[in-house]
Amino acid sequence: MLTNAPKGTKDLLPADAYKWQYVEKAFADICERYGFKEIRTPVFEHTELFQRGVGDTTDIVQKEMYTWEQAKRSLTLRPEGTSPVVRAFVEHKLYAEVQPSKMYYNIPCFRYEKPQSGRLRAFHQFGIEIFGTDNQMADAEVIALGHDFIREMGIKDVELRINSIGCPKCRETYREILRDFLAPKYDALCGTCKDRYERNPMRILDCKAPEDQELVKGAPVMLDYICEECQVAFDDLKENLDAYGIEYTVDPGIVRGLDYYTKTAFEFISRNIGAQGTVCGGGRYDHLSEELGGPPIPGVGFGLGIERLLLTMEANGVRIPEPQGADAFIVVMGAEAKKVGLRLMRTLRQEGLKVEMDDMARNVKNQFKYADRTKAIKAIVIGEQELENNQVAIRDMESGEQVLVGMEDILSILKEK
RNA sequence: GUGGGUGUAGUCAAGUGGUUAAGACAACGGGUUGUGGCUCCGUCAUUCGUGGGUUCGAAUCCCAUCAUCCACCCCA
Repeated sequence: MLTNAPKGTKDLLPADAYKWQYVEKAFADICERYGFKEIRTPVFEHTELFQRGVGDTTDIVQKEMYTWEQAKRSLTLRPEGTSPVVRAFVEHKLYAEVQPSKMYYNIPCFRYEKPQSGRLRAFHQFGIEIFGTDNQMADAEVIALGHDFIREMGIKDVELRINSIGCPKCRETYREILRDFLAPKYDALCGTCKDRYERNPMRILDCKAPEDQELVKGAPVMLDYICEECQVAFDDLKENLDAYGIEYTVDPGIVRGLDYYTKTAFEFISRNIGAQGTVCGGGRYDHLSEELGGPPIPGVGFGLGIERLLLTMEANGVRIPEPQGADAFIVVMGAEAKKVGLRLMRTLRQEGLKVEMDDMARNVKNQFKYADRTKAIKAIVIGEQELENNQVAIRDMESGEQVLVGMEDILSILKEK
């Protein structure tokens, strides 16, 4: 028990950390190129933020939050990234600055779910948000950034699906139309879909049970019932994506599970990482700020699962460059050589080189063995003979060539390559 | 919350009731304290996730429990 991480959590071990560093750097990089700036918010928030923001009826709020009481306040580990960013935006009145605001983040999130492939209780997301404009330029830019990032990570099998889930007005109208259509078939629906009928009938369209897929044929489609304004916006979005040259398919089955979404909804889906194939998902949320008691601030953004991203990269055979070994490994023989070695190592490290020495008092053979296993590029050998002449031997670990050089020339030789 | 699979060393594993639990890789040490990658030798599970039961005898059969993986639901 003591030596077991809690269910649904994963340690990132030294052998894999470079992969995360790689995608984290690449993500920060592309965000900066697209004009986004980083924002960091706390890991926990007032529980009410998510109840209001994500929505009281959602699965996330009803059964998946890590919530506790402290000093008479109810606090919750963030289950998603958008509401906290909106909260910070309103709290610090960032709407008073130049608009739009374009922000990105790299955060851990927490949901109490049953773990499976691509789903953890403590997981990590990249996210971006654009606040302050309801123009579909913003939606297209968000999608373009997600698309280009996924491509830059070497992923080829991910497909973009877009949809419009309308605004609160047209969505309610549509739900009624859909319920009317399904009412006569209600008894034949599967158990989960009977629940969905009241709570979120749009999900029934996406049910995997073959009987239900049959029942749902010919059902009215949301897209046919969105209002004029939403239709214009959706056409606008498609036009912008076409202009970017980004391919997509319109999928009326894309239904986001958080209440705050309006109009644009999209997902980037992989078929090769198991059932949880959504690598990146997002959309527009024009009423979230107001819902939280702030001024009306339109917004659009996405969340991108880092664990799922890495799974997809692996499935695509992407090779992330492995970190190199030390520029130089200092092999020492004898007490005096050790002292000289330590001093040399410190100097070289201060010069910005990656230098290591044996910490286990190994013999020469095993020092070399260690240098070899850790992929050191050069070995610097210091023994009695070298010390007498104020020299060291520098050995190229790949070719095995070894040359004697004076102490004062070490730095320039190492920096040559 | 529901359903299914799996648990033998750091990793991959053989072993399906009979006394000392194969093997490979890794790790560590050594082959006369001055040289790695190859090679040779050595070390590395009183114990088979844990607890109970059946039996003369259990890693092997039964029960429980825990962990893990996968799927549903839902989402990143």
